[in-house]
Amino acid sequence: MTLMKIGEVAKQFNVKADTLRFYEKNGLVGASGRSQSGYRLYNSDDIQRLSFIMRAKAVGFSLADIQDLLSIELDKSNWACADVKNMVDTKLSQIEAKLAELNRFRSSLKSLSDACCGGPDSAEYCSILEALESQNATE
Amino acid sequence: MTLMKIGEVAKQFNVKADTLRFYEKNGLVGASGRSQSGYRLYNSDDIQRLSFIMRAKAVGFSLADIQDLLSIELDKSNWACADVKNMVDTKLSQIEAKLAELNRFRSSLKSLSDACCGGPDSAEYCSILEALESQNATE
DNA sequence: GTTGACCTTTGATTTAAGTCTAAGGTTTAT
DNA sequence: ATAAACCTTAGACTTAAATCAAAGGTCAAC
Repeated sequence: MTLMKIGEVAKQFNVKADTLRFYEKNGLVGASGRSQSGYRLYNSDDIQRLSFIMRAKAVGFSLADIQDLLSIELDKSNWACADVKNMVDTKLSQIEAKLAELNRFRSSLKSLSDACCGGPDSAEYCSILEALESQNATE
Repeated sequence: MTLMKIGEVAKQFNVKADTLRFYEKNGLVGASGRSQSGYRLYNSDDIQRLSFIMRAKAVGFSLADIQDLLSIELDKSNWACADVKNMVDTKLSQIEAKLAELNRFRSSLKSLSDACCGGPDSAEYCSILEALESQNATE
């Protein structure tokens, strides 16, 4: 089991050590151990948990949402399976909606990029709003 | 051309009138007209612009990002097509990344939901992190 | 054995994105 | 012609999510 100090973890996830302490204070993830001198020591479970948090955050969940999801883990015996399924399905449908919107947006930008010559001419014909307009028309 | 007052627009987009004034103050979108008594009047171009903003926001862009995108529109002639294409492609790749992450996340949650009985058993096997662990293994 | 890069805590500050309050003018319905 | 439901501005407040600052302890290197 490799133990990491806060600075190493911070570097690995590209965040500030402050942010990790903030997450700990807010019950998202902490170091499960300390050195004799009081330094936080993160083990691989902690890292996995943090990794989940970063992924969820990247996908647009708030820290509160993430806490909900993680509470399933911390609190297994207090959750009936049906509750878990329900909550996960709720988050899942949020994701599906987001996915759909993201795809729509992607194709808008894509058509804009395609319409855009990419040359040195002025961007007279590179209108974002026009690109969206044509998209709305086929909706 | 139908002109709308701020309250109608707010209702249509499910935001507060305050939010629209805030967007105006920050140069994202304003009403292009005013009534004699000084009420904001939004025309269909304004609405289209606002619609773009809401979609971009839903997809996770910050207001600053959105301003970048819209600045192309306001300032067309000062942009070279190549610049526009560059910036749009940058945003596009951000979206692609998000899309990929979202898909990964979706399938994690989906496998969790599927594994989850939905019955009265305790959530012993409904741990997000366990589900992700098994997913990571096959990654 | 001291310098510099770490780590600790507590508490204040920042930033983004709203949201609300106060003090008033306008429009609509009765 | 007046109450209710709008609208205006300027400016204060809130919330989430960090980020920073101060004052100090620890550790590796030279």
